[in-house]
Amino acid sequence: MLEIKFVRQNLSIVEKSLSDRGKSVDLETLKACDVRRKAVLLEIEDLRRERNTVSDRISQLKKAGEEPETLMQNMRDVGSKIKDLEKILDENEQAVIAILMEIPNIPHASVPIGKDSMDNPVFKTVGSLPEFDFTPLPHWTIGEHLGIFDFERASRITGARFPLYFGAGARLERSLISFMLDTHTAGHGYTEVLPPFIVNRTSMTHTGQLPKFEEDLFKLEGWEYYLIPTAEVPVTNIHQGEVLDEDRLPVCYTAYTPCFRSEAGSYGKDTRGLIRQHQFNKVELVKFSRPETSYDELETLRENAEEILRRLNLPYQVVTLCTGDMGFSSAKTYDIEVWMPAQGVYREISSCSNFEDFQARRANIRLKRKNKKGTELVHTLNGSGLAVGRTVAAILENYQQKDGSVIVPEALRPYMGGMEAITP
RNA sequence: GGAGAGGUGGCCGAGCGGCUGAAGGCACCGCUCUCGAAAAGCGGCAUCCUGUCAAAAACGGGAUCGUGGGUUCAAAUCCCACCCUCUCCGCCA
Repeated sequence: MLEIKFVRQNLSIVEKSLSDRGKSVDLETLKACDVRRKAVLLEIEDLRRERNTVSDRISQLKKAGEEPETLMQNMRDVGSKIKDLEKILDENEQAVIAILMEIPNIPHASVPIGKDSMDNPVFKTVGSLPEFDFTPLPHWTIGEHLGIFDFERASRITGARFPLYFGAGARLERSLISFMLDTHTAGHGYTEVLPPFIVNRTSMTHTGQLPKFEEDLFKLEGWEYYLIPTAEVPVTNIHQGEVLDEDRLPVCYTAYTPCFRSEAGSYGKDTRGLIRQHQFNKVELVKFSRPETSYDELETLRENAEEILRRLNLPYQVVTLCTGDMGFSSAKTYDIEVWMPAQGVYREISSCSNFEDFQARRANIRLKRKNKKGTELVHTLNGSGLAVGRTVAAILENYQQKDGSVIVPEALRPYMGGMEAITP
């Protein structure tokens, strides 16, 4: 959420941000309600001041043994007037907040302006593409040949877009989770956390999934609880309402969680394979940073995520999301895209964002400077490190052999009990 | 599910209708003392909104003691509902 003061004073910046993102919000209503709110507030404060001073006088008179009935009657009237005005104030305030909640974050100056993913510039390309002397198969075909996953049975258990792994496939998924967590904890200094997979409405609002994107979430019937679409939600909310010491920052967490997404509006997209599932595993990186270093932290966070692909020897590219393609809460986002030989495209496997103080304002996460009065909002960042199902897909496709087997990347072999290849 | 206790500033903790935006302590900042540091002494130290103002400072006003309602001229303090934490009992992986 942006600060109302900022919006008021920088309306043109907000308007530009919205148009760069290709979004629109009713700023006229926002302005009108804000002005009305202010006017009513002044009126209320006047009345409250009167009540406070007169109440003091009543108290003194009573001590002197008097019963100031007229004054008390007057204050009764003032009280009910205040109550009426407070109702109007509240209505306008709610309207302001509701619209404010719909305004996405302001993109950082370095974010390219563009309409959609076609306009995302490539930031870097890493690794060389594998060459095959046969036509590389898509990962779902490879996986079915190997007998390591079974989408048909999964759909009978639940429905479309759910994973079911067997044997070396299940092991591969689990190995990747451990490998990623170990790399980020031992290698990159993150603290491992295992958070709840179900969160309340407040937490979802803090990180920006709500109120705008309710239809993307799975909600528990009869509860104001939601299945998490990413570990970002529970992990960022670890410190909601807290004041962090300056020298504790940056606080860096990594968490494995399953993620649940309704994928509303993506019917017909990626219908086969592991790319788009209602449930998938992900290892997430989350940082709480000082404002002045958050963009450096974004670069290292992105490097930390890339490191997984480098150690697995998977070719990838990094793109900078343009204004039109960026998420609601983000000020700047890099997508890391892994090479998928069968489709001949790079597919998103990680998204690394700096939210600046957008989430911190909603979640009220602050920092206290050593020699300074008061507190200020921290910056929050996160990125996948990485999406596990998509990593499995990438390994299957990039490491596939002519005979249908798949080589296990060397970095993973210790986690796979020394297994060098997955064979049918 | 049943029975209790509790949620107060960066932290601990007192207060339980008006003199309390909140005692005391810790932490933090400034000064004194010291060659310096420690200790000690003195002083300062919540947040947000808002008015005068070009702005800052300063000063004035308002709000905030888990959240939301209510009682009252007046609520951290009384009443109701909800949320959360803790203890005990029951049930259970």
